[in-house]
Amino acid sequence: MSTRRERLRAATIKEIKAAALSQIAESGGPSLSLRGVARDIGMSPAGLYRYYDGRDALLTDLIADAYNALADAVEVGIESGGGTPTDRFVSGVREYRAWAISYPNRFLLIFGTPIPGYEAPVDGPTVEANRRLGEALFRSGIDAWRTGDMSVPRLGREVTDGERTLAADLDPELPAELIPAMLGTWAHFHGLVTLEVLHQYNWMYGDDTDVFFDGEIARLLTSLGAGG
Amino acid sequence: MSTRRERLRAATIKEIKAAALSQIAESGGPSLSLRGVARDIGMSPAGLYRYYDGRDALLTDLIADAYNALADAVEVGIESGGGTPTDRFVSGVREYRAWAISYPNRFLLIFGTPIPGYEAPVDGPTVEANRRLGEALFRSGIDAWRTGDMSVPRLGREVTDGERTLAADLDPELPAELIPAMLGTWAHFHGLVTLEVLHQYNWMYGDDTDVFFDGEIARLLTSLGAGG
DNA sequence: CAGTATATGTGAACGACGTTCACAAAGTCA
DNA sequence: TGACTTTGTGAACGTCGTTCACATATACTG
Repeated sequence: MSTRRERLRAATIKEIKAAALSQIAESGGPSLSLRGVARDIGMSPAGLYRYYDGRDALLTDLIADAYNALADAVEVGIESGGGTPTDRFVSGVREYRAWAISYPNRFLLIFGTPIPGYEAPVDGPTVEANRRLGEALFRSGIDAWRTGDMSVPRLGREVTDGERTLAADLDPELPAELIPAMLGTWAHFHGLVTLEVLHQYNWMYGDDTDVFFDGEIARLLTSLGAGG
Repeated sequence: MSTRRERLRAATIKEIKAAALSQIAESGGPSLSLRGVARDIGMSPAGLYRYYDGRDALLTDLIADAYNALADAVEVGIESGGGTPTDRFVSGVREYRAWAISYPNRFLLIFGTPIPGYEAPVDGPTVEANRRLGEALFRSGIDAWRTGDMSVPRLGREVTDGERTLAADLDPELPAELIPAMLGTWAHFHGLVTLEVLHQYNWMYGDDTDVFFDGEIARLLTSLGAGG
């Protein structure tokens, strides 16, 4: 049950976030201005400090939101990906990209230049959302391995202790070599998405980057040993 | 030949850049302050406007410098990579990573969140440096293909016009499928480097990310059809 | 109900920032 | 020497994040 004040407070926070989000969508995270959102919602700048400790606190909250939104999108993509585990994995990756392109400035909030002086608190909401995202991708990867759609890579080195314990923690039968393979796969499509968000392919593909991305997904799958 | 004034001017610009660079190395690009560099070099803030049109102009210059420094590092890495073309390519990639880790804030200047409101001018110094970087990597990739160390990937789609013309432009015999493969390879190790710079592997590898990166390079090579 | 604590909002102020402008000093060249 | 250009200054403007004393609205307690 919620008192009147609590409802008002929640509504105000929602309003603040909405104003901040529209500012960010418009001109990027770095130019988010507290006085600007105060103006937008018709409040004095000082009043915002009853809701957030300052600009950085507001940004931190928005970063956590963005992280969660991305994780949500990927989870939905995986769940609704139909067919084989590999299909679901690919669907998750596609949602990763789609979300990043839909909200480039929020994506850069997460994976762009960190805000100066900020260190994500351990057990804070951002690392929790990060964990969610990783877990979703790892789960679908493990499923793909279970069906034999993902082959165990030759590492050319020893498996580290951390890799071994994480693998054992995720699934007792999981070969530890799949841990770096999945991390590297994330890095692969993350790189594709990042460079696309930063318009680094425009000189080659203009605004038609879909073809390129689809082809790269196919290449990525074959490199994982998947039939595609 | 250079007059006295020109030498002084060049020295001042150098001093400004050095102060700005040390500020950026310390606390990142976003917190670069014109008044700060003015203080550092013992000049009034307004005086800086005789050398740069403003903060954005200074940043733009530093971005171009960073781009060129990265391209230099990669070129040197490729040239001194010894042995086979694949070895040279790998050496270039390693320099890419080494530079990014040595100068994380400058790396983020290039590939992090763009500064608000800034659009890189066509035929400006940044796109020129970008071209240099791409050319160096493409050249080594082409060499690797020439020796048969890089196999032509199955794309699963038609080659685009842009890919075909660029391939023909680079080398008349070059299969156009290698264009997206090389772009995607760049994205792959760029993703690895980006996530490392953003400390996204620390939870798994702590400060010992070398093992992971080396293994990923091996995986990347096998996926390109290289013997390693 | 009255009265007290708590939550919410305000306006003024501070210091830092980027930027502009009128003006002074120094260098260059006839 | 004198005209002209380059370099540098100090003061000012508007914006920003943030703090603080203060006022008002809401909630809780006897």
